[in-house]
Amino acid sequence: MTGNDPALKITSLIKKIPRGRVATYGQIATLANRPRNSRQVGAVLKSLPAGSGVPWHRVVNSHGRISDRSHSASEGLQRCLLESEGVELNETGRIDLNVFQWRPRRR
DNA sequence: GTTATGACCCAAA
DNA sequence: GTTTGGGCCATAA
Repeated sequence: MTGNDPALKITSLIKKIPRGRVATYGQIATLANRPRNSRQVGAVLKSLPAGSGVPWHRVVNSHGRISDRSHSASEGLQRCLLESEGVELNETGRIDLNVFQWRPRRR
């Protein structure tokens, strides 16, 4: 086996995100040993099959805002899922990364 | 094999 | 707060 699939690594990391916590694209990219591949994270998530077991809704951009994603109602869905997991949204519709950002190694 | 697009990030104005 | 420009590389055709 190749053992070097970027998408596999990215999905693997996202699967490790605990409930009630969120991670940024840049963070995932960095953890995947690709500090400049933040774009690919989104590309992989977009191509993710339904039911892949990847909580894509726990992934947000660096501003703590929901991804710009093209056409789709997933935006409202993502917010609903996050709130359902205990993540709180700011008045500006942003997440307080100071509190909800996932912190591996420390938890 | 090539081309085009993109669920991003950063810096500067 | 917004807009513009540059960079990175995987996915799809």
